[in-house]
Amino acid sequence: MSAGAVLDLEGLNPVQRAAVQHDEGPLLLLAGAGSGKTRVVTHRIARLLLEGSSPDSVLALTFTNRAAREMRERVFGLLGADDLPGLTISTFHSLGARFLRQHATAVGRTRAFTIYDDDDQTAVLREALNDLNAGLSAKGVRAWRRAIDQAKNAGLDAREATPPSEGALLDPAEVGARYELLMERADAFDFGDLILRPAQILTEVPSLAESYRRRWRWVLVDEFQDTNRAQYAWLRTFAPPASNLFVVGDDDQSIYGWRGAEVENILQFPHEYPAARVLRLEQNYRSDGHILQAANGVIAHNERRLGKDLWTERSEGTRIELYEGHDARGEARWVAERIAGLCREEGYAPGDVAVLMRANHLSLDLEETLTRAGLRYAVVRGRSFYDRAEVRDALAYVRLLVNPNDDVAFRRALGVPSRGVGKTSLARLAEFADARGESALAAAAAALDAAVLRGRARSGLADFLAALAAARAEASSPSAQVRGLLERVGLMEHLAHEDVEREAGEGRQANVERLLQAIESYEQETPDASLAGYLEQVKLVSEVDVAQLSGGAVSLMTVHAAKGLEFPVVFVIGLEDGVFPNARALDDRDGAGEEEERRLCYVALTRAERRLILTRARQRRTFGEVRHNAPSRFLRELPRGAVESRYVPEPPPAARAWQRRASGWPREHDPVAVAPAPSDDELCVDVVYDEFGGSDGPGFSPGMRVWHAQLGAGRVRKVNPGMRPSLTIDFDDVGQRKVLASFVAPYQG
DNA sequence: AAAAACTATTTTTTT
DNA sequence: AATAGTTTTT
Repeated sequence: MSAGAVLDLEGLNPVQRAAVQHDEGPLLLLAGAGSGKTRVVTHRIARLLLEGSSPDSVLALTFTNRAAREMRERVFGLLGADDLPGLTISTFHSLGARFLRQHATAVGRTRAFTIYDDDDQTAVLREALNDLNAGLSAKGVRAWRRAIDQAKNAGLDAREATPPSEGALLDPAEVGARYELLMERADAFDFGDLILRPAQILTEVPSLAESYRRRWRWVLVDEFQDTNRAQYAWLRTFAPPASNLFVVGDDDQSIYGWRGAEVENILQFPHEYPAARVLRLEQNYRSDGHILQAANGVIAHNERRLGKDLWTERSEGTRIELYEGHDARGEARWVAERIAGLCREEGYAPGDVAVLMRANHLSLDLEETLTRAGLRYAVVRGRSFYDRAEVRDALAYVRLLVNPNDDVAFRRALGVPSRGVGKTSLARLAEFADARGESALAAAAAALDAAVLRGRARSGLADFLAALAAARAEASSPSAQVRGLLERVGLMEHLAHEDVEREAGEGRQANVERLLQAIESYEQETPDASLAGYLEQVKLVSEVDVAQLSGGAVSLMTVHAAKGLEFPVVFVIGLEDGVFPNARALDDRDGAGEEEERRLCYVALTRAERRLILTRARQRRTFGEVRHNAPSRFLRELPRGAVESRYVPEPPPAARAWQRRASGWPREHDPVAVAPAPSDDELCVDVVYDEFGGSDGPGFSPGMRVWHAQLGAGRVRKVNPGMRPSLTIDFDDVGQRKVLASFVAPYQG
């Protein structure tokens, strides 16, 4: 290491410094949000290297590629280095993929194996289930996919999966075996394999584990609360209790339980690693006082936690703002205006602002209003681009170039553009290939000889094979090879044709062109560029990882995607029961669901530095149906002192009804009378609490007998709370109707 | 076998 | 509301 660099530890607090300077033996660092844990990890790595440890001996594992990249850059910055060959800072999955490329043959794969994502996995499983004569509904197949995924996350084999209720009659051993056979034939690994297989290999070959153990003298794991059992098992093979394992985490920020993350890993760490030293970072350097109070207040409602309270030396700052829109559009309109106002009047820039939400689709209305308001925004979505049908089609061709046994890609590519090879021909081909124990493409030439197919199907397949062979023979750069193949098979032409037909299309051809350009720029940026390398990047690196945040645009993203980030101004939208907390998550895992949703809310709130603004809509369209959601229960948990004492809810859209009438629209649903907007005086903090922290309706509950003056007697099916609560009632005479609760009275008899 | 018509399902979060 | 998947028609 360059002897010149000196690490400055003066800027660190005593606990941070202790963690950086911790010597040998395991250490658990419980680091609250904004407590400077990345600083600690990067300083520690820098310190180790400065004191003479070889970069080879350091392994840092993160959860996302974004975190890995940030960590790497900060270490380089501290050391004034451009590169540190041998230093491994990587995600679990990237490391797993790298490991498996080296040991592929031990598990029946080649070095060129393909990584299958959820959709690919589902396609394989559909095949597997069909082969077992157990054709299931799409839902059933997906349920099995989840079951296998969960098994692998828990460190089990696919054969040990717990059958989902949709396909409970099937034997998991059979399903799992068939699935794994097809995966092996396709030379593919799923995401779970990237963790599970390395763990299995290292467990079976202790000498190999030993060599890694010797190499990685210093192992650091970030976001330890999000590791699953398989990751933990893998970790233990090369970082056993006696090693220098340094884990950092926060049980309050565990938000991946649905993916198999085990908070237990962090809770049990002191027992599993008895020699472990435990340090806590509780001083927050990110958020103003009110924001921190709000976050602490909400998370305090969780019972299963180690318990910690963040504190700050910062001033209390501005109180948290609340807004209630009439519907999602009203909410969006206000948010856009508020962002514009903060930029105009308080010196914030759009790039300082993030809008966080529970689910991706909640951004739709906002995107529209932001555009209209002339505010630049960037939606940080998981992997939207690569999920487009046409991009996946094009990628299928790329995949076949890299791995000819990739059966999922084969089926996909063969079908687009259509070549006269339909369902029946495909089934025949699959049967033929299966009998030979080969992948479809490997058996295709023989199938042509054996005249398995006739007529158009036969010539279509022959053309397809010829195009692939020609592309392979082409000795050009990877991107040129792909371009050539796509031209040869007429995909571009096909898409151009489709674009014309669809008129209002978003340019499918243009999207594939973008893909080709992405491959080209990958080629230019990467030293040993290969299509295989590109594909791995596509699978493992999401848009979230590469998003240029604060590039001057408002960031729109899910709370999950926002983890680890911070912004001067944070909006959290859609704070309604059923949305955030998400209804499905709530009945998950007996009660654990609500606590995880609350942790998610905690993560959202703690992203904010200076301003925190929470919004909800009284009604929202979901699945094409208007729903009146109660305010999020988390709003009720905000400490009053931290919340702005006044808020002005959006008045009901009386104006719109009037306009409709004026323009001659039918007036069937015009409200007869509309409540006036409440005056400011009515909106002191107590009202905020009643309205926001919402009543659950005026004493009605499902099952209750009620009376309506016009419609007669009935039974309450559903209570729809809100500003003007309504009830869905099964009337004895007229069937199900939705009526305002104020017109209904409880009724005996 | 392909296109058109119909239907069921979705929006929970992601490596 | 939009779409992916399924069935029917050509």
